[in-house]
Amino acid sequence: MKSFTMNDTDLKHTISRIGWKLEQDEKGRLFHPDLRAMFDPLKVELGAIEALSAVHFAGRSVHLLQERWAEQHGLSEGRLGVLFRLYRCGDMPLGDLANDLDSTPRNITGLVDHLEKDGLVERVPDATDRRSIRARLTAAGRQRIESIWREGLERQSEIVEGISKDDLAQLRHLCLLLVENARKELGK
Amino acid sequence: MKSFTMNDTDLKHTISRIGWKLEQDEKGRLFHPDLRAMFDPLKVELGAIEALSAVHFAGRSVHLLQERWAEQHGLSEGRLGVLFRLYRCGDMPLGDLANDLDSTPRNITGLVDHLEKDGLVERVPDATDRRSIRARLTAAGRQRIESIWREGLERQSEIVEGISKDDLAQLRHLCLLLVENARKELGK
DNA sequence: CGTTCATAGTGAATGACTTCATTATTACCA
DNA sequence: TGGTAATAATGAAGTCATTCACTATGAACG
Repeated sequence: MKSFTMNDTDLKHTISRIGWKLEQDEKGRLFHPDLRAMFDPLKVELGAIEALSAVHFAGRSVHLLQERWAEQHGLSEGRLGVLFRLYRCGDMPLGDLANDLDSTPRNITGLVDHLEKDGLVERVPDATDRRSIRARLTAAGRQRIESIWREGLERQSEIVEGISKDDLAQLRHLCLLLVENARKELGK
Repeated sequence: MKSFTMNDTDLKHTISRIGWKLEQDEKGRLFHPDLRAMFDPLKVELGAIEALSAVHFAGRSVHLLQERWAEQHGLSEGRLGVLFRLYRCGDMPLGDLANDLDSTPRNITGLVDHLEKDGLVERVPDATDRRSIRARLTAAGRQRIESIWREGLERQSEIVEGISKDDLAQLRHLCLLLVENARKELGK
């Protein structure tokens, strides 16, 4: 598990390893000591790095949890998203799904393929645009999503346990700021 | 682009569509009107949903940006992570990399495979444990990472433009709280 | 010692997602 | 009206990462 070969400066083996312990700074805020130690000697502004790293891991954690939970109900995170969207918004063209779910059309095609194979969604032609194909919940699909979505939301509440309502709003705000900035960067 | 078929209640077509506009609430905090509209009629606590959704998209955006930038230098986000880790911490066993980067051993094997094929990393036997294989930067690998990491950090500063130092720390803290909660949930 | 169990790395199979190219339909416009 | 451009969906191919099974080595303990 450990590597103490310290092939380089004495700094390095103080960095390497340790599981994933978090600590609190002087204001009681969590931070990642290893990350800080790794960047400290570089004499760079740590604020952005630490925040983005935390966002990265938080996103990954939430994703993993969602994926794992969806899997227990024979779905994936993406397919669950499609199912819920159709449940809430009614049937719609695949392209709209791509847009709403911030995904690519090709990806939606794959998700709908899978859902269709499982009998949860069906493709129906669009009356007004013969290029479009609308995805529609089947009875089975509706039944599936209705039977699980509440539990899904409960699951989400557990993840944010111990975070005040106001902090959640602030977290939301800051994350959306990042999204906006990133979108500018990505040119879109 | 739009779907106005309103096959169901009058609610639904007010929900469906729109690109990805964000608005500000009464306190100037960004939120996602579509998401709110979609969940509002369900009479559920929105705080967790909105925050986690924002975290999800923020993580995705940061990931995409990082991936795109790495690609410009012949790398992927994962390979870049390995390269930088080796640069900062010196050569180490693949298992340690997996641990530090919060990835799976199998994934690290793949990343190192790729990096080795590109001549940026080499595998060397571990003197003290013949099961282990250490990954080590080659001269080319060191040169590659040294030539780009500063630009990578600049890139990160741009993404957090307009967010105060204190807010970044708060963002970090809240995200790490989520990570901790998720880890509990994931049992690890 | 030798039996047993844990650990390190990897092969095989799988799934989600991307990009690029292609087909069919619609919109534009001169 | 006829021709060009944009749009909707999908096929093909590739990347990244995950799980499960397997091999080889090391550690623990009788």
